Amino acid sequence: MPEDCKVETALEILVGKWKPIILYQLFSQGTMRFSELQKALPDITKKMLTSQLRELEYHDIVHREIYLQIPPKVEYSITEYGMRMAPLLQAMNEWGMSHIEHLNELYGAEMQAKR
Amino acid sequence: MPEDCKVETALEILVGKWKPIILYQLFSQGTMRFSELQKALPDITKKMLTSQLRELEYHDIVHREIYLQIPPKVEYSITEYGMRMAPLLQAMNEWGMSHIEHLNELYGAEMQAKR
DNA sequence: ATCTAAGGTATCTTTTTGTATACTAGGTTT
DNA sequence: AAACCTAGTATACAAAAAGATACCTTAGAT
Repeated sequence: MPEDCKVETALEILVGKWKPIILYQLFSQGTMRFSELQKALPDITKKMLTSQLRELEYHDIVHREIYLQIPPKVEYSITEYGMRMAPLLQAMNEWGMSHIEHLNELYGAEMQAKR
Repeated sequence: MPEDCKVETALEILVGKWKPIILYQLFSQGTMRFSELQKALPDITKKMLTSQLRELEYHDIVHREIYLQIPPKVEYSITEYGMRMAPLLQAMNEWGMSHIEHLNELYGAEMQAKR
């Protein structure tokens, strides 16, 4: 029965134009400040960065640590629970890489993946 | 390096409001006609069903078989290549189910997953 | 007095997604 | 002759997501 299909739940937390790269950064760098994330993702606006981080925080994937200082300091990191997502992300990453190859075989190497 | 992160490629083919359920149907039912898919997904419009199927077809996940009859008959099925996605979909499904549980523990069982 | 730093909000506009409704084709049924 | 069937397409519209830009806070340095 379709109600048992929870693929969408996984998608829900991953979808959003920037979430995968944000997670990639946090997984590989460990703890990062807001401004460090901004530097790593030059094209993201503060608004987007904030909203994506808040969604990830809601889902207990990302932890937000606020230091009461001036100027402000806020650090983001993957939660312990979030770490459990690593194998899934890796599986998706691997599938993604092989799919790009597959598309190249089908349509030629000059083409980019598109929908 | 972020360019090596291909999670988004996997997302690309799964994103679209109806793709996961369409795939679920085709994986579990095998071959289905356009109208059967419509019956299984009562709230989808023809336009959406068509566009989602075409995207999946482009990615070589779904095969479209046209019978030159009147009234028309078109059958959809998962390609052999598409079958290779099954483990990933299952992994996502399982993660999704456990994540719903986790959210329930955090926020209480009455709440739905949200972003 | 003014400027800077850091981590945001508030507003507004644009782009992307999704929905609603009507229409098509040619043969079959009423 | 009119209506129905299937698998769509065309057009118009609404809603959601993303982007651009301006503004806020507060302590210390200039």
